[in-house]
Amino acid sequence: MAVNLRPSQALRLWQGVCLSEVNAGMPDLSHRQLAILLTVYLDPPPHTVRGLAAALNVTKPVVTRALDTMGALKLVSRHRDEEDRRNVLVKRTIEGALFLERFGDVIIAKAKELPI
Amino acid sequence: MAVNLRPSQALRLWQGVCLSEVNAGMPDLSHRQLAILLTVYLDPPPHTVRGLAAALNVTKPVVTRALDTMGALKLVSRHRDEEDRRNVLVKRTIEGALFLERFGDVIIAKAKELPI
DNA sequence: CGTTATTGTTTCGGACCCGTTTCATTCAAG
DNA sequence: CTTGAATGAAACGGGTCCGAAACAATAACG
Repeated sequence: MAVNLRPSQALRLWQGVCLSEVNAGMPDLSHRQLAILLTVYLDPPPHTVRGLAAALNVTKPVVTRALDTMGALKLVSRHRDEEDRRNVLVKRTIEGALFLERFGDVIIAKAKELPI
Repeated sequence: MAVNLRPSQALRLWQGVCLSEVNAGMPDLSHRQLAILLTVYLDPPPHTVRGLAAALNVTKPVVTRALDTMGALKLVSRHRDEEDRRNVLVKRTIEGALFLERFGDVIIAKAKELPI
C-alpha cells in the first residue's frame, strides 16, 4: 500500500522528528552527513568515498570529513580495499545499526501519532 | 487512516528528502532552525522568542540567531509587541509559506515513491 | 520614583561544516 | 622502470552554529 501524506501531515512529521532529535541530544549530523549514513546502510555495498560522493552529488572532502565525524561516533568504519589499495571501503557497525534502528523508530512513532 | 511506516520505509523516506534538500541547494538550516520554522507555521500564534525556546527546549540565543538567519532569508519576520514591548512576535511570510509548501511537496513525493 | 523581574539581544570562545586546492599513495599503461 | 591517472586525505579560508554569560530595554511592583 502506497504511503500517502497530506501537506500538513508531512510537515508535522518533520517537525516531530526534528524535535525528537534535538531533545534526545543526538549528535548533530548535517543533512549531508545523515544522507551519507543512510546511504551506507540502505544501499548495497561496497561503498567508497568516490562512490558516495557521486551518489549524493557532494564533493569528496565532504564524504571524508563525514566519515571522520561518524567514525569517531562509531557509526561507520573505514577499511582499505586490499584489492585496490587506493579505495577505502565504508562499512556498517553495530552502533550505527542501532542508531538508525532507533532513528527509524522515532519516525514511525511520529507518523503513527499524526492526526487523520 | 493512521500513517503506518515500516522501518526501511521510514529511513528511505528520510534519505530521499535529505538528498533532495542537499541537491536542491536549499539553504542549510540546522535541525533546530527547521524545528523553529515548522513550529511557527504549524502551531497557532502568537510566537515569542521565549515561547519558542520553551516549546523546543532550546536556549533563547538559539531562537534569536535562527530568526536572524531565517529573517535574512525572508522565511519569517519579527515585530515588537506593542502591548508589551519586551516581547518580539514572530510572524509568517509569503516566502516562508511557499518554502514550506515546496518542502512538504518533496516529503509527499518521496513518501509516494516508497516501495511497498 | 526606585528596585526587581522579564524579555530579547549581543558577545565571547570553541567547535564544526563546507568548497577549493594541494598533497600522498597506489594503480596502470607505455 | 617511468610516467600519468585515480583515489582519498590534508590544508587553507570563510562562514555558521552552539552554549554560557553579560548586556540593554521594558514592565511590574513596593
